Amino acid sequence: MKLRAGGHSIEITHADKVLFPKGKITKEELARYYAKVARLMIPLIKDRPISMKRYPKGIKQGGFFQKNAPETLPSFVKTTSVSRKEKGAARMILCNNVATLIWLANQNCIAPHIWLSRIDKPDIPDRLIFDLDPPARKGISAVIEGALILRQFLEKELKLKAFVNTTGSRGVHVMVPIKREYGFKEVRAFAKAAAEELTSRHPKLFTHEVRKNKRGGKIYLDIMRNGYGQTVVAPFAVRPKEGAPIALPLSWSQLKKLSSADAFTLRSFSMRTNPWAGMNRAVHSLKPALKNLHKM
DNA sequence: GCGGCGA
DNA sequence: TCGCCGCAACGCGAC
DNA sequence: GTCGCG
Ligand SMILES: [Mn+2]
Ligand SMILES: [Mn+2]
Repeated sequence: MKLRAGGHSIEITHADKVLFPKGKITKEELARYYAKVARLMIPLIKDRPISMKRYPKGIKQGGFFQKNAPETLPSFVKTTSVSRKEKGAARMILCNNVATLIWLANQNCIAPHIWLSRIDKPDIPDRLIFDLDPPARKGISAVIEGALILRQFLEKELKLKAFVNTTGSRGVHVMVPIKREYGFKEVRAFAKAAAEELTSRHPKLFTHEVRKNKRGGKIYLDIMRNGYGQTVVAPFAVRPKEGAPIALPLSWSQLKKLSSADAFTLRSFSMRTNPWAGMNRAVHSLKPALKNLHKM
């Protein structure tokens, strides 16, 4: 079958192939979901290199990350050349239009992952992420509490603006749009200092220990995604888990009412206003934040 | 999903 | 002509 | 240098 979108017709092969056994969610349903969310999703992922997390045989069989763009692509799929530093260059896909998003679904790309920088300044991130990873047996309420504390800290004390999304797994992501004036190393150092300050204030809630067996049942404040060439799951992406949970942007008041981190799915999603719509205009400089953080 | 490669 | 295979990579800190 | 981590 074919899907028509953005002035293109995209072939969906094996449309009835079941990618998510529970609930028999097919490739066609995945493609239609992405067609539906494209208007909200594209502005948030435009001009960022993507890695594809693909599952040609469904989520029960393993999947793989694909970073390099295939040699031959439809003309509507845009690509960019990125430096791999010492190891030359690589061509990567940009998901800049709805047709590309649907084409990715046909490639069995369940979850696009994006860079935290844009192609015109790949070394300079315009987003900073805090990844809140709770231990296996910790309720959602602690994660919500942690995210709200982090938000309060970022916005009230560091004068930044914070956005939150579910991950479709157990934790949440807190995303901070930043002015493009520092490289990844400096931004990560800032994130680390912030994570350490929060851990010292709330030692029973947070940890920044990389080692799992040293986390003591606390929420891991993971800042290591803030690096060159690192990726994070795209907002609105579907996760390769039974039920097809999605990484859904929420308002802070929606977060307070969240019942579980995988509460929203490809099927339960309904069109609404985008809580992240203002992200691209909510950019703040890290400069005053750095100054304030240093005084603590 | 698809190209490459060894049989 | 087939079946099989690969399809990312980075940085930090602990050892 | 290698391993755990995501
Ligand atoms: Mn996480
Ligand atoms: Mn993490």
